[in-house]
Amino acid sequence: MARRNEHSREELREMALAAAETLLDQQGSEALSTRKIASAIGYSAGSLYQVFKNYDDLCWQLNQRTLAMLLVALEQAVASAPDQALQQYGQQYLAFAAQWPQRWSLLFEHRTPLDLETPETLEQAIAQLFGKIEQPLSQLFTDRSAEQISEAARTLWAGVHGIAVLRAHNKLFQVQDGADAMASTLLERYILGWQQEISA
Amino acid sequence: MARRNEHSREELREMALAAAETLLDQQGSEALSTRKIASAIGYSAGSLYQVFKNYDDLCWQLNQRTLAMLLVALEQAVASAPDQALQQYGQQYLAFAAQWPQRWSLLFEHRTPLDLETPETLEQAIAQLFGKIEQPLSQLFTDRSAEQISEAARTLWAGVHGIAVLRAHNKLFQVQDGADAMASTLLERYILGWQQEISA
DNA sequence: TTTACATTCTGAACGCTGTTCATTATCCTT
DNA sequence: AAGGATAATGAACAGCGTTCAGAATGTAAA
Repeated sequence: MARRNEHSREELREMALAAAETLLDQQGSEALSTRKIASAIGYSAGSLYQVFKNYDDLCWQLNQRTLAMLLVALEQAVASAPDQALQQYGQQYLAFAAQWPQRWSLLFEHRTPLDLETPETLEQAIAQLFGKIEQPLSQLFTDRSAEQISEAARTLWAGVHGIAVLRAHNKLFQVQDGADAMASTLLERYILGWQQEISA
Repeated sequence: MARRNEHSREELREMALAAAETLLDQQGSEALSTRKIASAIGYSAGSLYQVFKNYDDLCWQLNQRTLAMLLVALEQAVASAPDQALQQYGQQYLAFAAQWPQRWSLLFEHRTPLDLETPETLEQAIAQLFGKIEQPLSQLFTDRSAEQISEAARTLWAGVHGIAVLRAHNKLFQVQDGADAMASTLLERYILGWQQEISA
C-alpha cells in the first residue's frame, strides 16, 4: 500500500488532474478512466474519491483548468482597434481549439447529467469570456443597448465556436487554415452588416 | 428462444433502429445500449450483430436517418427571395435541433474512432445540405466564385450550428427564442456585410 | 416421416467502465 | 508501547460492447 499522507489532498488532486490531462491529450476522452488516472499516479481508483466527488466532478475540474487556460490565451490578444481585437479573439479561440483538441472537446462533449448543476466557477469563467467580447463590441457600437451588445457577443462567439466544432468533428474543411479565413470573414461581414443596419 | 426467421434481416434492422430512436428520445444517448435496444424488441444483444457491424455502426445508421429527416425538414422551406430562403433554412435548422434534441446531438456527439471512416452516404447527405445553402447564396452573389460561395455557405451553416450547439449545451440563453433572433441577425448582417464588401 | 444439415438465437463469458465499502496498513497521539 | 484515527486498497457490483459455443429451430433430403 502507498504510504499514508505521502501526498496532501491538494497534491493528490493536482497529480490526478495532471495525469488526466496527459492521458486526455494523448488518447482522447474516450480512453480516460478512473483506473488509468489512478494507476498513472501510483494510486488505486478508489482513492480518487477522496478528492473528487465522482468522475463527472473530475471532468468539471479538468474543464475549469481548460477554461482558465483559454482565458489566459485570450489575454494574449492586444490590438488598438476594437475590430482588430475581435479578430484576434476569434483567431486565438480557433488556435486554442487546434492546440488542445482533446481538452477543448471535453469542454463541450461533457454534458451535465441534469441532476448536477454546472459549477458556479465554470459559469463565471464563461461570463468572463463573454465580457471580453462585449468590450470591443461596445466600443464599435456605442449607440446600442447593453442587451444588443450582449446578443451580438453571444452570436459572434457562437459563430466562431461553430466553425471550431465543424473543423474538429469532420473533414468539411479541405484546407487546413480554412477555418481561420471563415472566422475572419464572419466577424468582418457581421460587423460591416451591423454598421450598415445602423446607418440605414 | 425467439422464433427463427420470425423477422427478416431488414425487419430486424428496422425494429432495432426504431427502438433505439425511442430510447434515445426518451432517455438520451447516454442511456442507449445494445442490451436495452435488444430487450425492447424481444431479442438478445448478440442478435443485433447480425444486422449491425457494431455499436458504432448502429449509431451511424441512426444518424443517417436523422440526417434524412433533417433534409426533409429543410425541404419545407419555400421562399421567393434568396435571403428569405436562407432565413428559413436557419430557422428550420434551429427548430429541428429543438424538436429532436437527442437525435440531433447524436449527430455531432458521435465521433468517428479514426479507424472507421465516415460512411459515404453520410457525407453525401452533408454535401446535399450544403448544396441547399449554396443555391440562394449564389443567387444573391452572382459575381462570386464557386469557392467563395462554398466558403460562405459553410461559414453561415457553422454559425447557425454554433448557436444551436450553445443552446443545446447550457443555459447561455435566458430567453427561449433568443437563438432564433441570433441566427436571424447573424444571417442578415453577414449578407449585408458581404454586399457592402462587394460594392466597396 | 424421419433424419441430416443449415441457420438463427441465446446466454454465458471476457475485459472494460464508475462506484462503494469492509478490510488492511499506516501514522499520530496518548 | 498501545490504541485510535484515517489513508489506501482490492474485492465486489452492476453496467457496458463484444464474442462464440451450443441450443433451438427451420428446411430439405432420404
